[in-house]
Amino acid sequence: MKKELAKQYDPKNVEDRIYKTWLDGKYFHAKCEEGKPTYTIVIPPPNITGQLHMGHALDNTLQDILIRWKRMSGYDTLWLPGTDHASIATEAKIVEKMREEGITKEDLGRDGFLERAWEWKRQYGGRIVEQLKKLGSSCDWDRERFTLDEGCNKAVNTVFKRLYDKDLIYRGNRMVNWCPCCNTSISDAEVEYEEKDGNFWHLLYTVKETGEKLELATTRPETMLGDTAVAINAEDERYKHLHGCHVILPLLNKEIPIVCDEHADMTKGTGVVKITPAHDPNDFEVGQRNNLPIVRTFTYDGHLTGAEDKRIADELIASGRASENEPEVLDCGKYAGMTTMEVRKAILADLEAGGYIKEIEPLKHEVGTCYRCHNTIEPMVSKQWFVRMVPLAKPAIEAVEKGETKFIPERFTKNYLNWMNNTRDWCVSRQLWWGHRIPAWYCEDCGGVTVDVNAPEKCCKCGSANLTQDEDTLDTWFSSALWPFSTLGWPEKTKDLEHYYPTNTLVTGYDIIGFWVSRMIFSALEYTGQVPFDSVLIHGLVRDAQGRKMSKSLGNGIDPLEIIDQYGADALRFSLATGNSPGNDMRFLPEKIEASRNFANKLWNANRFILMNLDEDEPAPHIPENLATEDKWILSRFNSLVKAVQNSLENYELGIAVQNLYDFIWDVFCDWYIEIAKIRLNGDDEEGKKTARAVLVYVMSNTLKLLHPFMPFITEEIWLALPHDGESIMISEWCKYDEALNFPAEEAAMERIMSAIKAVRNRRAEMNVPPSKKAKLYIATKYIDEFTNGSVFMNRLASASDVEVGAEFEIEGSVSVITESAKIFIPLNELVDFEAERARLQKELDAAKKDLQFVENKLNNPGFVAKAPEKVIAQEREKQAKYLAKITMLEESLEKLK
RNA sequence: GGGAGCAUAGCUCAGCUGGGAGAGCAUCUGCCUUACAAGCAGAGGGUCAUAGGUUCGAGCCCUAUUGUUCCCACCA
Repeated sequence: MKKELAKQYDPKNVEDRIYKTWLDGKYFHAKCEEGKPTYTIVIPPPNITGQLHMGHALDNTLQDILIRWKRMSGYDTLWLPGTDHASIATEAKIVEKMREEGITKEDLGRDGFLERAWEWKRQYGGRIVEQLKKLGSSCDWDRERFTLDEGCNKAVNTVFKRLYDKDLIYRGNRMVNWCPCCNTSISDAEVEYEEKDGNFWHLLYTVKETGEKLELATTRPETMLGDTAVAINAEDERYKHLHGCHVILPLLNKEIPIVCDEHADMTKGTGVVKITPAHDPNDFEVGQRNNLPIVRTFTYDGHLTGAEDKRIADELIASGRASENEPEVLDCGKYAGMTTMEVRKAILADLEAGGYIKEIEPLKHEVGTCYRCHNTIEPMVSKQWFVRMVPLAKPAIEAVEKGETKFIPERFTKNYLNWMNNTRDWCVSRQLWWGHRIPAWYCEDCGGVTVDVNAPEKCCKCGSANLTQDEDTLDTWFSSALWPFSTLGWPEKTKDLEHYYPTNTLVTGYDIIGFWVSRMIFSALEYTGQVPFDSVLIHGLVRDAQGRKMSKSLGNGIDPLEIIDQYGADALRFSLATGNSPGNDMRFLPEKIEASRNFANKLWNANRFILMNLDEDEPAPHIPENLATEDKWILSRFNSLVKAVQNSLENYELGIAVQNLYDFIWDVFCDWYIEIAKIRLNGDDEEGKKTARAVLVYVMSNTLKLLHPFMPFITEEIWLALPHDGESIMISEWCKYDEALNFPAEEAAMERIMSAIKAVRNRRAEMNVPPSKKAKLYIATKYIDEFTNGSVFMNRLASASDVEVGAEFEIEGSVSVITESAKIFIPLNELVDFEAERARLQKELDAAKKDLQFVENKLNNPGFVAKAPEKVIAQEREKQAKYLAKITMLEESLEKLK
């Protein structure tokens, strides 16, 4: 079985080939097996517009680690993949492309546009899926879903109808965030506040009744044409005489009332605030309370309204079809058609000319912008569909408070509850075409609304067949909110739904707890009566080397695919998993990926070494008879590793698990066990060789299993190259802690010898003795058998030419090193500076005495002995004995040097 | 304005329920020792932000302070 393998691991020769064998073997496919515990993860569906970025890479690496671990642990696992239609993002992309061709949405019409959009999806929607495969993701691709597919659409319509029937969804004129650039409403959650420079314009309005000038301040003078009142606080002494009076709105010379409202804060500014119900969320509330007219002055694409806009609105109102709160529209005359920014300038100039501006005070303030295009959003009264949040949020809050769904780390629970407790009604309609069209139909005859899962034949009010479907689509998150159950077949009672729902772990970033996690939880509770998952593993953001967010505009993104191409998917995954703790951001550093690549290479070479030494007919991994001390030691260490990794994984401490693996493989197995095993492998004892080979294969093969979830490709490649049972490591059995592999005595014995070896190496290095210069070692110890037994290790690992072990030695003029269990003489007389040697020993003695002092301080402290746990006290006593032994030996050595 | 995180070696970060501080990279020294120079053997380097407190014992728990990052919030 001697194999010729390259000295360096090349992932390019391995990854794609291995991934194909997994697909061919159908190992990712969840089989709905009876009698097995299930473990389910639904993927956070990436946008079809997206390319794989580091955030995806991290998110999916974590999911794949969990899924692979559970799969090997005997669970019936399902990792359900899919993509999100991302309405605004996708539509914007397609419109952009059309603009290059000189086509508008209107040119194509709704159907034509959708045809294009689906074509685009067919062409590009699969890109990100292929990229996820590159990462090694073991998703059940047979179950891949899309948020806009037929099944999801059925779920969406069903939910919409149920909410409508329960009066949890309603349509009305409310204040929404309007993006004039994307030309659609967006939800509160989609508004991002950015600090911008602005001004406080202090304006003077004339009071009609008294002729006095009333001062008020505004940051948005361009909305003044829509003012329908100014508000003061009823308690405000300064203005009590103005109750019931009016002011003349400048420029329009229109009389508007002074109203008393709690919104006017006496402590702020002059205590007078202008009210624009159509274009400010607070003012809208004030308007509602005071029965003020709502006057819209902006068009939906961000221009000032004109005569035509007014005519259309007036007609609607005259027809009697207008619903509650239908805004009036103002013909803005000379300002009509200007953009909001243009009109600000024009109005300010006119106000200035009229002497209405008292003062301009610069200020920085938070301005709402669109999360997509970052243009300033305009608050606008508009007729939209809203989901009533309060009744839905309540059970979702309780479920999390009861611990039915746990956040990891726990602190994000607060983040979630904060969100849920403060949520306002959710605006779910979007003025877009790419998305789930709202399943509401309006009767042209009676104006009635019919909501149904499928297109109704007649109006539910008057029976007329003259129906038109709502033009709008639903917020993308409306369908994403159903993802954990819509993908399993809901509302049908499918086998998958019964078997895999509720799911177990959701893995996502803290940035979408409000957008997505909270909405899934309340949706799931409302429609399935169960929480959608029991745990939410929250991870942070992957930042660049300087700690900045990776973004397209900064151009500082690192492409995971390039990293995979250069270093391999395993190295990327390992880098992302290592040192990453739940909820915390991480930086992506080039050094780290190199370290990961080096680790893969280390593993490769360890395996290369083992393969070189194996027999043609080497048996499958097993624990042989006649174990040597070092075998028991490594098995015992491996056994502890199993326990540690298991424990870490169960607590979602993936970064700790992978660190444990790294340390064991590199520092324990490679640096010590392999080196020690070489002694028998190169020796003449056939039995010993066989045992060493078997232990090497056993430990390597099983360690690979533990590492497999983190580095799936290389572990598979190596595992298959070693003697093995079964067709793939990914469906092999996970390692279990085994009490029979616990060898504390052998571990202790090996630690004593290793510590002696380290001490000798250290001493030789200090004296600059090259490894080629061997020297005899005399070891004085009470562990004579152990050290006699281990003398071969000293030969090989401590450059010993010969080793003599005894209870006592008298070696004149030699270097000595002292550990807690042995005193070792190295007769390198010609190299020794005895003065320096004495100084060194003295220094060591001082250090040992200090150590002893520290321990004895504790042991002499009555409080410590009385209150500390026995285990801790025993540890301290053990240390005390060790230090005492070391001090005795050091003192003896010093004595002899004198 | 409310809430949360972070502050540990030169750099990037781990440190699980409190028991004498770790890794990778960087630096320095010596090694091509037949698995690996993407390697081996060693070394140096930390008042764990500051000040109090709880405890026999604090990087870890509590309080305050400073710096920093993020989330949420309608401040006209």
